[in-house]
Amino acid sequence: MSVATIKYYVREGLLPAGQLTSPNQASYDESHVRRLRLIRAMIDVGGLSVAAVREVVAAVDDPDRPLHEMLGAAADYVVPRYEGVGDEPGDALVAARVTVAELIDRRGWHSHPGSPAAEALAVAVAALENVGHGDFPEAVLEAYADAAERVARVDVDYVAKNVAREELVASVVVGTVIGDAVFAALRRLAHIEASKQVFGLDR
Amino acid sequence: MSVATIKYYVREGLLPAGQLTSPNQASYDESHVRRLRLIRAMIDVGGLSVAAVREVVAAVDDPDRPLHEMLGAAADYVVPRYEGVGDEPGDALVAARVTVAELIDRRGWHSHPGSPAAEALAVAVAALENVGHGDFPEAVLEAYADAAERVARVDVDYVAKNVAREELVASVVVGTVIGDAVFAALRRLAHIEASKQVFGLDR
DNA sequence: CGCTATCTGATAGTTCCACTATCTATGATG
DNA sequence: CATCATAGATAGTGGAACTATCAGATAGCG
Repeated sequence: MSVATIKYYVREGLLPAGQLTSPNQASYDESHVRRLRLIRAMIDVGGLSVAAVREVVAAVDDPDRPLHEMLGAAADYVVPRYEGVGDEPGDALVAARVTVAELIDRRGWHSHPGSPAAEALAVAVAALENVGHGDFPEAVLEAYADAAERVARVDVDYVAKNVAREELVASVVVGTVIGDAVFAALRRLAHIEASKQVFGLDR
Repeated sequence: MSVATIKYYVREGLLPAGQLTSPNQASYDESHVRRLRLIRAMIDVGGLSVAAVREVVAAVDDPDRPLHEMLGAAADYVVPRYEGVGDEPGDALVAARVTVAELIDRRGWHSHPGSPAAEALAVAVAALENVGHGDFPEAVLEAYADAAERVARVDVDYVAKNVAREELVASVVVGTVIGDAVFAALRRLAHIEASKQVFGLDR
């Protein structure tokens, strides 16, 4: 990383400035390096924008944020918008919201629909519908939810091992953002395997 | 979507041009609208770049691509690069590749390490290591892999229902790209639930 | 038939983002 | 003490994804 880039991150509020020891000399310590690694992981692996990382580190640095907000902070900024194509102004999205609300209810989850995560799910489901896969939810959503619950449980257990709050918060962020990347890659590997079993070698 | 944007997609090779009926008139049919929905879903929900979408539709349109390459095409272009921070030129990455190779071996998966998916996983694991979560793999990787296998199985079963090759290929792409978004959102919802159970309401 | 609104294809511009380069003042270092 | 490096500030660069403008042509209306 170039010095110029680091200064850019300082300007953007991702990284605290070094301790000034003289007008042209500042000292940086291990915490700066750690933060820098976190930033790079978020940007490179998690695919977050600089603006998103700023929100996340603001949450990490604020000792008053409740944990559930932390859990949100990382993920809420990866989520994109989706508009649909053509004249259906959002019929699919409206329907998808209902599907999601039903799922949340059926699972006994306590997040109220309308939360960023629920909305993100609705957006993705609506996109599937618009693309001709309206049967996706009934076909696989439950299995997905099962797997997600499983993954979430080990995530939270893993995270809970870090007692110090600062550690906890950082691992939550890392787990949320990079965990997505880990799972996506694993899913790909498993796809290859499963398709080999179902379809054989060719086709 | 503006006309200008659609023309831009045509220029970029994401969308076939309309059938020219006169020098200043072209006709577009349902297939163009379908393709357009697919493009928007990839870009907005899947987070793919225009260049990545071009690769994907090239694969979709080529009847000679084997299915396993299709499975790759969509996912391989979502994957980012990761360099690490500072002087460790890639120790973590080297170690992560070994971890991943062992996992693949242990699972009896047939994808050779070095495949894009395996490399993506290694990159993500290396990022975790660099950020101070080197214990993540042993703590949760197996559970992740279990969940990924489960998800992949229902994915492939779902996809296999589409007999026509064109349909099959499109659903593979959709399932890969948008499925990631669906699962990520579900994981977030499940996180909220699990953390409520483990940590209680506050902290 | 004439006129104007609309469409096509081509080209050039715009906006945003993530950096990167340059500049000045100042202090570190051999 | 001469040179080199660094802080901070500001301006510039390059790429990505559009977006606006223009010329040529014609569809459709009166």
